[in-house]
Amino acid sequence: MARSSTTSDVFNALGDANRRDVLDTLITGEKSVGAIVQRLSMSQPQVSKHLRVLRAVGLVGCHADGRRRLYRLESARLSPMRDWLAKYEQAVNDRLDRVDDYLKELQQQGEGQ
Amino acid sequence: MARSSTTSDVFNALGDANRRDVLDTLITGEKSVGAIVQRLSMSQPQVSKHLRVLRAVGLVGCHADGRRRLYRLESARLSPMRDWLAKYEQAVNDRLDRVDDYLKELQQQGEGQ
DNA sequence: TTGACATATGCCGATAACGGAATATAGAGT
DNA sequence: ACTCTATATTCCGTTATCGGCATATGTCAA
Repeated sequence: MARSSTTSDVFNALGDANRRDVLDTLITGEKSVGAIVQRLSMSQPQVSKHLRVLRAVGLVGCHADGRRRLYRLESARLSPMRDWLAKYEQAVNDRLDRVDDYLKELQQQGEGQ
Repeated sequence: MARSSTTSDVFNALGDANRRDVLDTLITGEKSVGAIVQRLSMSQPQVSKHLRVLRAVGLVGCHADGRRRLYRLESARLSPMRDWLAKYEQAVNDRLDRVDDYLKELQQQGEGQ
């Protein structure tokens, strides 16, 4: 078994820096393919392909506007990453709490003497 | 130019689900390679290779303990992902704020009449 | 030193992914 | 119908990555 495909795993889809750049472009609002091509200096097919992958994992949506297509960010789909990160925050906090408890215990023992 | 290597880009390193699983294993504290192999059902070389990648990007550290090697999580190295995500939270909030301002403006105009 | 255990590394074949170039599709205007 | 323009898709060559297997390295214990 290899890596799950970039079209099915949000993490893998975001493993490519160019794709992150494309997504960053959409932070300020929806944009046409041409607008993205111009901002980043990437070829048009390249941008279209990255958008296709991003759409496959649901990170962007699009709708037609005349002969253009406007892509918009679907920030809700970032939750897998948010949740995954949250596990780590939680874990680190728990471990700090345990250290804290230990220190308090030491302190109480000191007071008892 | 292709993707930046999995040994130099945290995002790409975490694009592999097995590697995320290995990292998850370390949340509760440092562990030997053997312990990880046993928890997940992966081959030993496979785990060692994934740990090598994780070490290359700084997500884990290790120190020798007899004939074993104990790996520990370096959660600080997750900040690239945290920062990147934060941009999106911020952006979404800003856009909501703007909508909010717009609604208030409409409301004031209504009151003026 | 020899042997058992723990981990790392090297080699291999298969597959996925990227970018470039050319081409196809589709809408708008004449 | 023809022609721009905007975007998507296909084909292709190159490279990265993954897992398996075998093997090397290193460490303890007798």
